[in-house]
Amino acid sequence: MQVTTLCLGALVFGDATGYEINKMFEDGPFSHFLDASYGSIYPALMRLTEEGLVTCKAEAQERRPDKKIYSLTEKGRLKLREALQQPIADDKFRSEFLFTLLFAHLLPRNRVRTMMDHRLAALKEKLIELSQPDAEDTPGMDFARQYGYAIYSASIDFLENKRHLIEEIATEEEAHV
Amino acid sequence: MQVTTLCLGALVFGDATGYEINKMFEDGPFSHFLDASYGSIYPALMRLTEEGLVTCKAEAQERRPDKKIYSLTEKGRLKLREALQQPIADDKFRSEFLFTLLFAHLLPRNRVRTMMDHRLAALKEKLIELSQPDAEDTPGMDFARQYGYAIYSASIDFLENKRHLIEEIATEEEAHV
DNA sequence: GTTCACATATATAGCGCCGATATATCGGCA
DNA sequence: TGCCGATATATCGGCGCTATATATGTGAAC
Repeated sequence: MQVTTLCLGALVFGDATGYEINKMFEDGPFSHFLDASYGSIYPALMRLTEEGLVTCKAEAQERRPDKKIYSLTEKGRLKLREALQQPIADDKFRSEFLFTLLFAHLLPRNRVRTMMDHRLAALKEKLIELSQPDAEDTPGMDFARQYGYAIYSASIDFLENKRHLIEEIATEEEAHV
Repeated sequence: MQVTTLCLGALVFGDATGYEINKMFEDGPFSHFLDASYGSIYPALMRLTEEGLVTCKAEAQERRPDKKIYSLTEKGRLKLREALQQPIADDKFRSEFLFTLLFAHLLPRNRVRTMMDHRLAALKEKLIELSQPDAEDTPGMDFARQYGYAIYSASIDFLENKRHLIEEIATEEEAHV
């Protein structure tokens, strides 16, 4: 799914600047299951403007670059709807953590323990984030949040119960790959 | 994490051709949590060869292009070990499925139901794959497989128990975004 | 017995996108 | 005062995915 489609989707929730769209992907409600950054968002908005799928209204600001507020056009709404009817790609789960653990038998036990502690801490932090519903969330966002909560919970449970399996395999002393 | 590092890791499990490495990411034990394809693997192997991190032995084949078998060098082993000591990026979960559901309130109910059925079927298929341990798996691979199993189980449970929440929100009749 | 899809095997072109950086200003904190 | 982080736009370099080209063997379907 291209960033143009993601931007179209973001604008369904209201007019926004490129900066604001970036925030939705970075910290906002999209951040847990979508990716996009400046390097793709700004060019995407330009392409969408050219194609008439969004409009751009520059708002003058004193001593700052103009704030460019983008809005979905009717044509853009149709395009998004069309995109949403396309076959959906499989979810993707990518983990450098698991990659590293593939070599647990070649790593010092302390390294593996530290990795595990860090990972669990990070997961618990995200779990807390996802446990807080927001009154402004749409039903879809709430569903995604709960889905994330379920997955993070399962991850934490698994790692807490099974970490010993991998830690036992790590080498006691010096690492030698 | 760059594809060069992933290739180094793949070669720890034994000498291999670019084609075989690709299979590890496509169907093999890595496929559930790592990404890499021809377009990145072949260039990566060339770079690694130039840097002396792997060696390449061309094996002549009748009426076929030479099979190029790559092996890790001592320098390559050290490089991998170094890479494994670096800070590990957060796991990434990317889902076009959840993105689409953000707009459930704008989609026809049948579309949402079909999506949900497809997704559950796909998840169950993966669950079956992950339920089968392989005698050749290293402990790390087995851990990753069980981790995957736990996550897919949780996903399936969640979707089966909560799908009604999002299906109720979908529009009864025609779609209009 | 022939067709046809699939597996083996390497390689590259096009293009999309991430990460970092540049530019400029304001508010808050120390 | 000095510095950091937030606001806001935009681009560059390089990495990597998708699709394609090339060539042939294998096995299943019909």
